[in-house]
Amino acid sequence: MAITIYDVARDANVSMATVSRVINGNQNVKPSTRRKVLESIERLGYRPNAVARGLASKKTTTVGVIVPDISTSFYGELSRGIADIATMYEYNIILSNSDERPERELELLIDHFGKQVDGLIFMSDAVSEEVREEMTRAPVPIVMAGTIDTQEQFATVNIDYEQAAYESVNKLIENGHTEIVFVTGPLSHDINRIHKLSGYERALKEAGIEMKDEYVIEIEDTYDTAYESWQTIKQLKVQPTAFLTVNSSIAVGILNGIRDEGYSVPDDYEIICYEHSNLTRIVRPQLTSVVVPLYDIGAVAMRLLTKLMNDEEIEDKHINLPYRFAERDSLK
Amino acid sequence: MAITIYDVARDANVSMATVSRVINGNQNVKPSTRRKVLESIERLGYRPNAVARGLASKKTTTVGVIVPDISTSFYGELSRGIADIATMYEYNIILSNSDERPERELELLIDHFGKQVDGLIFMSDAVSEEVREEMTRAPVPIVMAGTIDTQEQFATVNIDYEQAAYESVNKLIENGHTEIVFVTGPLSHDINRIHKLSGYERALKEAGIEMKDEYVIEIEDTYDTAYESWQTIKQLKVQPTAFLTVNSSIAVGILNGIRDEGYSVPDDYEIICYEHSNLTRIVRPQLTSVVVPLYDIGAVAMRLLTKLMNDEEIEDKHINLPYRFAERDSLK
DNA sequence: ATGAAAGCGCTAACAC
DNA sequence: GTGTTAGCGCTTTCAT
Repeated sequence: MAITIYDVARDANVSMATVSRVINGNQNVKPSTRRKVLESIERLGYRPNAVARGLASKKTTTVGVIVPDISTSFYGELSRGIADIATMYEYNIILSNSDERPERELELLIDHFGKQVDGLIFMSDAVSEEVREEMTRAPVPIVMAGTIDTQEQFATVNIDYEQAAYESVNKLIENGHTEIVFVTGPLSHDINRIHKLSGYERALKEAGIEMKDEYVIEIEDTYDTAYESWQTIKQLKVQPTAFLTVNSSIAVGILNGIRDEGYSVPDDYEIICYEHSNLTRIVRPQLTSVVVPLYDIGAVAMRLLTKLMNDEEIEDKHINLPYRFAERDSLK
Repeated sequence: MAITIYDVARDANVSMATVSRVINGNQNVKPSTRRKVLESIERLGYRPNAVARGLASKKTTTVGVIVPDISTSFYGELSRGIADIATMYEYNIILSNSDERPERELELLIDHFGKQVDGLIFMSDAVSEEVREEMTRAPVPIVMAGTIDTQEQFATVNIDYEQAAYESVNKLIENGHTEIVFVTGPLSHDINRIHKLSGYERALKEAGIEMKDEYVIEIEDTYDTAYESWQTIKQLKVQPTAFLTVNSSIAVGILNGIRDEGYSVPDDYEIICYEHSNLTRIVRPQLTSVVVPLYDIGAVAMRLLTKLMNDEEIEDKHINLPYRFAERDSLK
């Protein structure tokens, strides 16, 4: 059996309340007593039991993190930002992968609440009604990171994806393009449909360029699918001359498709994409992109959560972080 | 205040012991009683408090995971394997990043033990003495995943990195090379020094090729450092003709260095590397590599941990998984 | 098959 | 400044 606070109390000849005070840095302890207690703790090798503490205090200093897939660079980077700020505020993280499955997300929410997390960071490409409902009943604050809340009901941290798409397409238009393809992951993902696609459309409309349905290429969100999609794209009756893609993996898939058949980027085709990893700098030519500050989004989300957990005043629950363009070689 | 087991007991007109039995699937409950209890649980929306349960039962169904950096593809993939098996056995995961700093690792171990994890998966590139000591005193089982335990003291899951290096270099030798450079991350990392470097040396020795100190290039473990390192390498007095690198990021750094100056792979230089991500398939030419089954290493490590936590018999604490070569275009 | 009661190890009034 | 005591919400003997 492990050493308990009671053992320490007996050893130091004080009550467990005093030991508790020492452990928790309560100032109402005579220095000499404190020293005595600390000594006993040291000698006995006492380690507070966080579970007992959690039960008694109703705070676990643990936050839940629900993420589609931790092994992707997008969510890996986001999670690292979350974790670092969590550490800074002395929270532990319970991390679970949802694989973007609503039933699984629901299970996980319930599971995490059962574990008595003090707060939760939620990430998902599409928030289902059941999930939203469960989150509405949440006993603790929730922040969404890199995740769209169409109802603007929960606290969120993102960038203005719509504006970024708009500006990206404008760069293409300025370079003389009118045949611009938008290559996207599933349009069931709010971020793709509501934000990125909208920005693409707005730019075209404003420039008086006709929107072609066949220029919106919806594929699975992987490098390989993007690579294959080039085979479809090159058979379009009106050949495109430029691309906007929703992430770097897709961009590289298209890029490789183009280059493996002897065409050139940016001479034959220009490409711009959202950047979620250093892949954009690793390929040749390097890709011009919208740098999405994933780490920061995670960090700010976690910071926001700490405020919520402490009932601090929040200016705005919906935070949009700045983004920047990295001008590289896939645009002339 | 949330609904407790006591509220359910009262509502269903049974004792809390019976409710507890129902929750825990204990068979000693009359079906009609069970139904009654289940109904109350449903109606009241009761959710068991895992913290209270943990305190009473001394099991938290939570395992700790200490990882250098979750945002890398190496540890991201490993962690995903761990997480999936954890889910399968109904464990939650407390995930913490150590940044490979021994003091931080030590803190985290203590922290996780304080949270009463039922077991722990530890990942690190170099296990310090203090960390080893703390782990020796651990109150719960520990498994190391993708991590070298020089003392073979703890349970580990890996591949035979030494043999993989040996075979890789042999491929290079078979292709006629004698000037083979080994580009590695910090040699303070046991995996690099004790395993990969040794395999490299063994192959050269066996082939009667002289080992040159300047052919062991030790750099930081990043793409950018590798890219820069090419500038050093090309000034070697005896130019190498082939490379073995300890991971794909480094390989791609070298590859880009070579190609950006107009040389060709595999015509001028051949490259082989350990593969930790799909980067090897994304670059051109695609890289021949040793495919390290990261996901499986994580999964097997977690499975092993479940056995250890259940006091099941283990055949062998030190598991080496098979690996394979992906023959691609960076070798002739 | 069910209930009563004693903890699990700690925090947090409250009293002195 | 320190001690006493009553929980926190469960599990787990031990009775019945």
